[in-house]
Amino acid sequence: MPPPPPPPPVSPDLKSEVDQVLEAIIYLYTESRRITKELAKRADLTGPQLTVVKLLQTVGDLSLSELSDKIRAQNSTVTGIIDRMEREGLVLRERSKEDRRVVHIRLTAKGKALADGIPVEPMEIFKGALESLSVQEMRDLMRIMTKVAKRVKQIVRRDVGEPQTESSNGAAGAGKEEK
Amino acid sequence: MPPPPPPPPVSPDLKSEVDQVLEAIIYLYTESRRITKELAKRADLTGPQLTVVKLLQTVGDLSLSELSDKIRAQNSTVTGIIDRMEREGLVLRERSKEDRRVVHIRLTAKGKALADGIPVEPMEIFKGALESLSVQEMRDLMRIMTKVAKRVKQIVRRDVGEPQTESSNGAAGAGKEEK
DNA sequence: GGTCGATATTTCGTACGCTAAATATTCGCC
DNA sequence: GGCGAATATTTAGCGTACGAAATATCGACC
Repeated sequence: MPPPPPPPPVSPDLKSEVDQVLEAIIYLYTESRRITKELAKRADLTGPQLTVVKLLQTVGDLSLSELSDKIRAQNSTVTGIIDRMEREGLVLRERSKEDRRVVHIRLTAKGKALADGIPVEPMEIFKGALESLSVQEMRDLMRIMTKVAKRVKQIVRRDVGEPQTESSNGAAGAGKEEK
Repeated sequence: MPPPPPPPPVSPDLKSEVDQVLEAIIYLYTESRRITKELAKRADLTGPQLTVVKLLQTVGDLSLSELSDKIRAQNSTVTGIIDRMEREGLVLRERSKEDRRVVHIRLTAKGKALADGIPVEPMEIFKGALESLSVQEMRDLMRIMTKVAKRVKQIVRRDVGEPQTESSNGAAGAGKEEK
């Protein structure tokens, strides 16, 4: 993760339920990274590379932009990932015929073989875990998570807000945004 | 988050509840990064630097190892963060008198002033959101998250396991959670 | 009092991840 | 039929993030 904002430390016996929940969330997050890495390492890949390989295997060729949408990263980030994968002979770039701005990313035979050797997408582990919940629990979890997400949005709107680049407040920006 | 393992894409109308829950979790995660960054930018800091500044303000001086424990990062990562913060005059390193291997990290006056100018720790936003839940919801959430975490551990132990570099794990505990 | 294993920190090399700017191509529109 | 806005990708620069090796110090033990 990019700079993942770590939680503040709390001494074990003062931990409120809130902290315990946060801890569980953080555990799941760090564990997901660990698992992805572990699986990737066996194929001599990095986490993002494994994700790309499995993605291309599943849905076929993609343009670089489509790829970055899918894996929720910036184009410039994906450019680097594809650079390294191309260097390793796992994928190749192909300029689109219809639109010459577009580059299609395709798995090579080597990349395909490698993808076949990887049994699971790491995310599947979490899906599996979630699927072990009862219908009721799943419903509760969804409702609660939705509520939390909505509440976060509210707080953000109130306490953090947007950088206010628009001059919606009458006076011309008031020189808020520096830089 | 570091290479955060991105979720596989799912077409909107085929989304199962599992996917929706995953999506909510991912929303909260990415939002937390965005907020941290936004707050940090206003103080001309990066996310991790903001975390360090607020942490030192709250608990006082820390050794580098203590610091990396708290923010859940490797020592080598924190060394870099402190390097840059020291360069900016926000913190200073001080060799311990008792144990000359240890380095204490301390906020400078400039660092302190900066910390005072930052109203909230980003994590507080999430705590605030969680605190808006009812007692019953909080209890449900905790129970469910704990169950999910436990289930993940099970699946990992079964399907991923350790790299198995040792000859026979047999009774040797197989390296459970060292923590 | 010297050696050995453990601990604290740094260094090194690689890979993300982001923003901003550069480059190339397409498209709309007069 | 050419100009300018929009789109797709890359480049450049910086800041994490991690693992492994190097360095320095401590502690125990002979």
